[in-house]
Amino acid sequence: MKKKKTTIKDIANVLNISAAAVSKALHNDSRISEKTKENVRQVAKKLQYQPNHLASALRSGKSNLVGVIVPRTNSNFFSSVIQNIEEVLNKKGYSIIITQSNESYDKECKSIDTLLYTQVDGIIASMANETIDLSSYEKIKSKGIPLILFDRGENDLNVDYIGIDDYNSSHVIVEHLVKNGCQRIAHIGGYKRTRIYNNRIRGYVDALKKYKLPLDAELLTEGDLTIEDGRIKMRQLLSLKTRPDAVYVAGDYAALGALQVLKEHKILVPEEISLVGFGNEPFTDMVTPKITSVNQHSAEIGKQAANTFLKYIENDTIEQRLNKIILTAELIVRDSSNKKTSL
Amino acid sequence: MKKKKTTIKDIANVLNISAAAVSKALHNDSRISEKTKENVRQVAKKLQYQPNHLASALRSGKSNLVGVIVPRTNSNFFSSVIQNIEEVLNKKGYSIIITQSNESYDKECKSIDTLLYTQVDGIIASMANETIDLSSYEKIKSKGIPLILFDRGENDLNVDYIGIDDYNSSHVIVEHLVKNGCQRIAHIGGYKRTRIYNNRIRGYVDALKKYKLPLDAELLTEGDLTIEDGRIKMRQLLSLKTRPDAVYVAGDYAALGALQVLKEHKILVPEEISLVGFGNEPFTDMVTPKITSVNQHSAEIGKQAANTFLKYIENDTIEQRLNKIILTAELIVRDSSNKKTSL
DNA sequence: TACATTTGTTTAAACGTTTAAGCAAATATA
DNA sequence: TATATTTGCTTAAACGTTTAAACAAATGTA
Repeated sequence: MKKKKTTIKDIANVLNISAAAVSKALHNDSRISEKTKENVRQVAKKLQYQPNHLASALRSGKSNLVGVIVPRTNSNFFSSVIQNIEEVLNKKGYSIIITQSNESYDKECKSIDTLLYTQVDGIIASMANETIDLSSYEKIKSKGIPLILFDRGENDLNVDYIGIDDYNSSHVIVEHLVKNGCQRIAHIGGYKRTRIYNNRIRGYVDALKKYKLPLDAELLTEGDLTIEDGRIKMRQLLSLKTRPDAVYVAGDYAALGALQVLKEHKILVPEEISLVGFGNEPFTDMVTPKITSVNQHSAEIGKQAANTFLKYIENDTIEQRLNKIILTAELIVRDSSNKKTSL
Repeated sequence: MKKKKTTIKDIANVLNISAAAVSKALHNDSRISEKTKENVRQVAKKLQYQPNHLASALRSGKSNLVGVIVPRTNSNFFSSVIQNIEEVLNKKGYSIIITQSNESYDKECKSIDTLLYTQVDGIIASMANETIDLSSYEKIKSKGIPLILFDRGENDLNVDYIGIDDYNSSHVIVEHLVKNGCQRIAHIGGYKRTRIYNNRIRGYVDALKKYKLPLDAELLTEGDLTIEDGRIKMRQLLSLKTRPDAVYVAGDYAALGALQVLKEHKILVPEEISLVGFGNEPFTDMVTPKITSVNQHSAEIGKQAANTFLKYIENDTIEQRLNKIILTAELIVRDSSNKKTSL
């Protein structure tokens, strides 16, 4: 037995006024008398009236919903970004719909379809690792709703992007390792096709050149940066005839896997091999030794992304162009790379 | 310049048929000829037609959207539950909307309002720590849409619940500690007002009685189980005149905080003090020593929650009653409590 | 007093679908 | 051949809002 939901008409009937008057009263229209407004509010409360979003969004062409697409939510980075997006948007009357791509291109396409289908007013997204074909994202643009990318972006889409300076971060990391006496620095990288990982790789390569360090092909790997990937790549590095004395891993999870392998092999970190991760996930501060990592300013990224969306809504502009907001990342030096203070 | 979105009418105009025919063709109605269907599909693709969810949901009274409310997404437990809910529901044509309460009662109420406003077909939720007043949840019930609770539930709502046997889990933990020779077992618990934490506390107390162990008020504490809470409570325990020889923490994050303090005090784990957490968060397996914990079967909980929702939809039943699915939790013994194999 | 403006409301159309009911043409059944 | 059934579509109403337009009554202005 379905319970009947209260509509604007029910309120109108009780008060013997038109549905339009009720609608206006609820929206505090200046042409409705204070008395009627008060009556409407009272009856609405008594009947437990809940506006029907479907109807109002359909009529007004605005859903007040913003879609957020992330590769996954169970990383501190993404969940912090989401939390900040939500905080900013809620204040302006928007709610967010979170979807996870699970790093899968197919799932991402489905998420986009679901969001468009739900008639969101905008989409804020970080792309899946797998994603190369951008047609799905082009579809968003072709619908004329604002698209804002963060962290994992793509220049070719010509939309707003908020992220950190990956290229430069690699420089900072390499510089830090060099200052700590490292000479043979390996890089466990992400897939080059993902822009941010490509930038970290380029930064690594160029920084090595700058410090006149050996650029050895066997010291540079690509992968999906899961814990398991980190373990595999670390084992590979350990099996080299000349081992590296430092490993810069492009993601914290993989860095953790690498650390596990190092510990299993009873290799002292940082004395024998220094380790640096990326992302500043909370666990980098929990393990022994604590892992040096890069703070990606998740909160700031979330806020900027939300504000960028709002900018489009407020200005009613729809023309989007490549517009990058690049934040400087911050190296958090911890035990795993700090030879002076460790032990 | 807003781009015009393609509607069913645009397709109808191109083919010189009625909008109704197009709608039926798209739904593969048996009364529409194969030829027309094919035409419709082609034109739809050419015009990049995307159905308008608002309109169809409004008309049909079904949004095919399910709301999921969790305290936070950045824990492995919740994100795994979500992932499994999504997997099951997607197959049946439902999408999910994830909202976080951030453990705040206010935020939870707002989330519920947003979801009801969005006209979701059902809500799957785990309650915030703060939540005592259930009126917000009663509102969901009063709208006649299925409500399914998991992990953090509440009997008084008389709805379906999926969770683990917290009371019994405490027994299993205490038993394990006793077998490892512990005599003075402390419990860093969650707030008693939250049912699951209350059950863990009751289980702890009853298990102590069963094994004729001292039930000392100073060994039992309540808190929000954050890392910081774990640190504070552990320091308190260490300052007692007779320290415990084992600490059972009702959450992994607090267990981690406790471990940090133990290490800072150079106390050997498990030799001097054994430690057990709850939740089997991935980091329990990453830190040194690895923390013994309880696997909460997140995947199974997610699947069961989704299937419970589907049951209501398929049977078109709306009458809900208290119906608990209780899974047996699994103790994962690791170094932090295993005196025999550690070192 | 006559006209203009403001106030408070109603009417009706619209948003993009779905769907019950209707109907003509084609096909089957007797 | 007459009637029943099936096929393939159309018409029109409905879902719950919002909003432009209209309008009567009240108030202001000359």
